Amino acid sequence: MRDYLSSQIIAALESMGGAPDAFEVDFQQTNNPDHGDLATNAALQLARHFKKSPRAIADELAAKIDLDPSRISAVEVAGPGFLNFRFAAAHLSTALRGMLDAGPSFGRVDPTGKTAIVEFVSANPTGPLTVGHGRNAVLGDTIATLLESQGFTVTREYYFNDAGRQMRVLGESVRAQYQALVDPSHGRKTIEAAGGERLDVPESFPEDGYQGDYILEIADALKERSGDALLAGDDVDVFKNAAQERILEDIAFTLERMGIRMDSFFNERSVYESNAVWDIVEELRRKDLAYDKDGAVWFRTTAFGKDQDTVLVKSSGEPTYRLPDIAYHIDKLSRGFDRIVDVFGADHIATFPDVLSGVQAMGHSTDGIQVVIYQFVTLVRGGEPVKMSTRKATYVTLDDLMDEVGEDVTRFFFLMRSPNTHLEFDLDLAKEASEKNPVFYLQYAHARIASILRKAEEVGFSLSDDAPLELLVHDAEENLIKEMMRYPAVLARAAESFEPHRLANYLREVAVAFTQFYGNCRIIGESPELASARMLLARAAQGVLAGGLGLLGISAPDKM
RNA sequence: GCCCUCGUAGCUCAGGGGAUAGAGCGUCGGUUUCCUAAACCGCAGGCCGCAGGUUCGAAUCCUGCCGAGGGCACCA
Repeated sequence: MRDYLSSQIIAALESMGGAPDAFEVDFQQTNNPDHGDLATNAALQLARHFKKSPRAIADELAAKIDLDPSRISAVEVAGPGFLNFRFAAAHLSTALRGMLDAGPSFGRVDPTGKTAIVEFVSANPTGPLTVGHGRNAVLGDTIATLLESQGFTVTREYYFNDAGRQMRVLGESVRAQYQALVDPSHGRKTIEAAGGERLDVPESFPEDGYQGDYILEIADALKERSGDALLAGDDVDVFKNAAQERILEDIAFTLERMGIRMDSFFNERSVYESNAVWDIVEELRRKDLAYDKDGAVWFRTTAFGKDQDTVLVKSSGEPTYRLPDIAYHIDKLSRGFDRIVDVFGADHIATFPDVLSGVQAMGHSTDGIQVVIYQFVTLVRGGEPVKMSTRKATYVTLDDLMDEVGEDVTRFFFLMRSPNTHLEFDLDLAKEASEKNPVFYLQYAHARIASILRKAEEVGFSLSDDAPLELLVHDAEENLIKEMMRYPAVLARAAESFEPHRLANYLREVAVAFTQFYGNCRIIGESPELASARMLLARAAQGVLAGGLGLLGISAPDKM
């Protein structure tokens, strides 16, 4: 429709002497029904060019423009010089027919052959996923789904590191618990935990060890499997590997529960095994972008606008996270994706530019790499924020959260806010909300439609594809159709800006429009023609709700 | 001190440079002989943090300030 109007306006402008070369007609959705369905500010923008008042230009345009009355029923000049267009009834029924014909693919783009990789979660396997990881996981998964809706083939990838200091401490934590389990003579000590609390732990437990119960469970499993045979060696790896394996399994299980399945797990180790990291250091040295100082290798980030250089390789010989990260991104580039999306928490905000600089320094364009940063989640219970830390025993796991409020609510709450605002997750509200919660509101609207269609068929009305859609002229019917007509654009915008909340908010508006239709227009009791037309309208709304909820990973029940 | 995000109704938040700034929750009042009341309708509630600037037009873009959160390690 916009393309059509745009071409007609350009044609009218030609007869008025022509618009500037770069001129494009800009349309906006109106938010007041008095302003029609679509408005353009073209006359306002062209006032200077034509040296006339915006209203005069608008009047002239309105007079000269040639419009198909089956698509546009009226053009009005309003306000300072807006042109308001009103959709013809026939245009609405044509659009509704199109939605019904498209079925579940309405709003979606056919496969384009383009590919994307979305990297998300990427939590190191040191413990169960927490609420913070949850926002990452749901956001990343939904961004991937949205890209799929726009015709991309998407790879969901989890990047993890099992080599660093964290993992060593994890292994030592497990070993200490294991030693205490198999050897009763092993001593105890107390260490200070979060909030000054004192904790009783085995004597060999590391100062900054992991204190969760899962460490004990892993140690216990090792005892079951190997008895005290592991006491002899002094290798932590056996403990570390057991912990990692178990924790990754648990993580995959938690993700699965949220409807998330990763396509691949990329182990940081592989960029060491391929020697890629050391090649990068050499290359950067050659380009004078890396140098030695204080026994460490430094990356000249000042050449990329930073106020300090940063360390690539510690004096211990161990690289910092930056080096493998650079190698990993170069690896992703080499795999030929059209788009590369990284989903990071706000704590990475200062660090990913270094990684991108590194990729550029190696001679690659980073234009295809897009980084989505989301702000932190605060869990609120009883009006008080809940403190969280993976290492201390104070975190709330994602599984706990789902146990408490359910999978659908968990997903929706993570998705209903813009990624770049802090998310306050009110547990009391999410739970007690079985009445007021937007998730239930949407699901309820869907269930209600299913119920109406069931009931209508029971009493003898039938869904007929050739129902006379032109009978749908009630305001509530037209509003619902117009609302649904926006769906493809909303979806495209949500996908391109990586902002699933746009879809979540939009679905609510569809549900509101449907509910108004429901309140004003009945099916049972009307003439068979009108009833079947309304059934088709309801069916279309059901399709948009089910499709949208599906993209968000939320169920659309037929009964509640 | 520097960097990033945010500041909109009592609370949580939407708002792609446009016309009279919206929703949910909360408050108050109303609606069920009628396809799902987990619903609907209505009232009240706003210097869009402050001050400048750009523009025909700014909650939206720019600058500065104030406030909140996060980040500024040879941790990741």
